[in-house]
Amino acid sequence: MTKEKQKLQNGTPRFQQIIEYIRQKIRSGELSDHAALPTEKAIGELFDVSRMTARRALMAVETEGLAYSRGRKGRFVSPKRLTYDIGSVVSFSAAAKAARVGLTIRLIESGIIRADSDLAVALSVEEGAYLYKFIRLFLVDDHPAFIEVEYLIADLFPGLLEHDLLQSTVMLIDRHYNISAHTGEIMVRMRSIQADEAKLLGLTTYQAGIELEQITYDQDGRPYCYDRQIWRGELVEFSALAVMRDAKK
Amino acid sequence: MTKEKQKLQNGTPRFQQIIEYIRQKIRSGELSDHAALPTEKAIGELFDVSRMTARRALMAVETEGLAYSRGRKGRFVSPKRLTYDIGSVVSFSAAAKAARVGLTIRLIESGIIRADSDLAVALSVEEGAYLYKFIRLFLVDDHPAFIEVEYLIADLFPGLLEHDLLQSTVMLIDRHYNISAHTGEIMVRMRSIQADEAKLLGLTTYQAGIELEQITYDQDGRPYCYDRQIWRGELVEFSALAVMRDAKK
DNA sequence: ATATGTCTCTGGTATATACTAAGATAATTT
DNA sequence: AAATTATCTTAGTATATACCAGAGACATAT
Repeated sequence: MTKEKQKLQNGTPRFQQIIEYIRQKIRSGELSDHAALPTEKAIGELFDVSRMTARRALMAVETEGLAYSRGRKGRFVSPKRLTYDIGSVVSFSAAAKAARVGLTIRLIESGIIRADSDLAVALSVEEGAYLYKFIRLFLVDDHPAFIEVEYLIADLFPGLLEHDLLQSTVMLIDRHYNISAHTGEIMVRMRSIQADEAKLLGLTTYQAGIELEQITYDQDGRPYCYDRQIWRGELVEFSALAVMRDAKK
Repeated sequence: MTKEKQKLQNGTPRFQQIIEYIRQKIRSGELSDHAALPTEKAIGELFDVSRMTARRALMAVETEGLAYSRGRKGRFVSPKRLTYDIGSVVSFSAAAKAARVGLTIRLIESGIIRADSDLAVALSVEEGAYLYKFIRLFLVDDHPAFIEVEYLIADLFPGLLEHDLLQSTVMLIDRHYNISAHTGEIMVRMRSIQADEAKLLGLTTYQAGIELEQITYDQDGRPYCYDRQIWRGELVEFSALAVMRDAKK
């Protein structure tokens, strides 16, 4: 029994047509979140193309963020996007809790380091000043979403490492040190995900992601926290509110 | 005369090592903005790998945004990033002018359409209301940066199409219709670039880019402009200011 | 001087093949 | 029944090959 082969119009490259076929399956909802995509072999047979061509199409869909690979287990449909309001300094953990999203935090690394020149400038401390450094992995519904590297001025938060670090740092500090986030300077950019990051995020290929860089200031306008997040780009969108700043001439 | 072959440590895949080699050349500045990368053939010979493997490495660097392809002319180093302040409604055109960046605007399409349900909601008009629609391509130093699709409520701006559309719309409207941008709702996300967009942006491959969606409101809080930009992700970063919004419990 | 054609270089598409290593599963042994 | 082993499937890596089409250089014919 032979399967119904997919017809191919000529003109557009085959792998493009296959990409569109897969996209369609995902967009239409025929394949729902975390459902398995057809394998390279299956696509090859379905469209009567070589495995390399099938692979190419699947990789493209992966790079787009529509699907993700789990090593040799196969490829799966990426879950829906979260919206992250970068216009308010309420932490993502807090926002996630409010939105009833299943958030898991995994501590990758924690310790004390000394500020290099960049960090010193960002946090308005002297070069060599002591800083807490945390690296944490955030999972949404057990699916890796982003890695956060956070630096806090050590002097301000004695004994910080004794607390439970698997929660919102902003809230932790608010509760135990009476310093609350007042404003934040944020930078958002797309960049390639490095090998070590890809591993933590469960990515097998090296694709682009979204980096979010933030400096948090307290009530008195003093910076106390610098953090950098690298997101799987397909999982998030950022909302903000712009206001008229420059006066009319 | 044979060229000095690049040594390859084993363990890490060859194409990864080649990617790192190319990255290094770009990061170090040995290859400056818009300089030509080694060709597929050259990489193949240099590392003694097949053209397909060389290609793979070059494609990866392209997907990362470090380089871009100009069809069969070769691959070139991507220029440096611009910073776009999304926290203020000053238009990109205006900001670019201030930053002395060589900005070129190309009008792709202009006309009047009727609002579909999404646009009607976004602009608080009735479905079927008349809207101006512009599609424009923005180039920075003659290098394609983003495509903008803009919708404006036709009633508010009679004769808009008669004006020069190769300038900032926000400023044009401010000057001729006495409506000025007061606030804006912005959404930033990473998404894949479609085939038609890729063509305009001079991209031969289908990679991810950054979409910026914005609704602009006037002095009285009424929306008058909806626009959507799709950026080459490697060319831009977005800055914003977050403020404390939620009251402490 | 201006076309015209050719030749080469380039990336773009596509195939066939081969081997590796990690999961999943079925078959076998204990 | 439990543990082990072998087999199958899967993606990951890598090569060699082929043809296509656009762009540029260059020589030739008008």
